[in-house]
Amino acid sequence: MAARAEPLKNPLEERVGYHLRRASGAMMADLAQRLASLDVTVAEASVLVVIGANPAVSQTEIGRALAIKRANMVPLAAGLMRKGLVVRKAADGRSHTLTLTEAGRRLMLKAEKSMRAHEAHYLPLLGGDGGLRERLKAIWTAR
Amino acid sequence: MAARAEPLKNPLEERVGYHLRRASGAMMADLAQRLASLDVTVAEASVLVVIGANPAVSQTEIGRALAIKRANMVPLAAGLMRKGLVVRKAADGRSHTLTLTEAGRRLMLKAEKSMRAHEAHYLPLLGGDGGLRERLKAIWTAR
DNA sequence: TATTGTTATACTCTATAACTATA
DNA sequence: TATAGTTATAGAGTATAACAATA
Repeated sequence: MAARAEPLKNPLEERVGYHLRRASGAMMADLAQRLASLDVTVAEASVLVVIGANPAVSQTEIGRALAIKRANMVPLAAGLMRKGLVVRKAADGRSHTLTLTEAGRRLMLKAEKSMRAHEAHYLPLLGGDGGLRERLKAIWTAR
Repeated sequence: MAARAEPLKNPLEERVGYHLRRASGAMMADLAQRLASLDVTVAEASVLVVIGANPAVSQTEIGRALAIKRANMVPLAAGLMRKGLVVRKAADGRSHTLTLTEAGRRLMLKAEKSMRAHEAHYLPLLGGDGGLRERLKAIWTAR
């Protein structure tokens, strides 16, 4: 079948929420790629940053701050410990505190650097007055 | 263990991309809930809207417009046909065209109505000049 | 050779329910 | 009773590789 002569009409492009989602997806993919060179996911780097700013924080508190369910924090925290980036100590009988190791602190600082570079790349596309929809679209259509 | 006296520090709140992601997630959850009463997912409703605006469009073309991989369009299109919302006709030996049934058109119109109501709810939070980070945060902190 | 649709598969993220041990 | 951590599980969404039929 011949290719359609005209580009498809996409009524969703009228919706700001659609562009918000596409822009968020494009930015997440870019950030994930930057962090992959540090061998951490976006979720892992986010947790490292929160622990770094709040030493001896509990898993549940991290989850509350980042909207990650307690159940989903378990393999995340386990992975960070397995990688030697985080140590866990008993706070009382039922709760544990997480703190960065020296390797974890170094990696967290590198991750923050990646995040700053990532943001510096996208901030100009988000800035300025008005035209939010167009600016969000520019993010997910940029190659 | 006693609750932390002060709220956690979250350095990610300095990042616009973080708020973009949280805002996108909050809006997607809201839209999904609105569409659930029509028994369609956000992806299904999106496909219905694109088919409605482009009768006799192929799966591959829809996928290109919505950034959905061909392989992932298969169960999506199958589900819409199973629900009687879409019919498929052979265009040539290898490509098929999708068109809304009458039920599909009715549901698509209801979905668009839900999307407009959804957007009307969030647009005021996104509007105005400057303070984008704060506006995005307002979206994901609103209950 | 390239494209369409398909199957199979896998990984991530997210979600709930239920259990334990502790407060 | 409520909370912290855990286990198991399930559903989305997304990704790749490979194949058959067809252009």
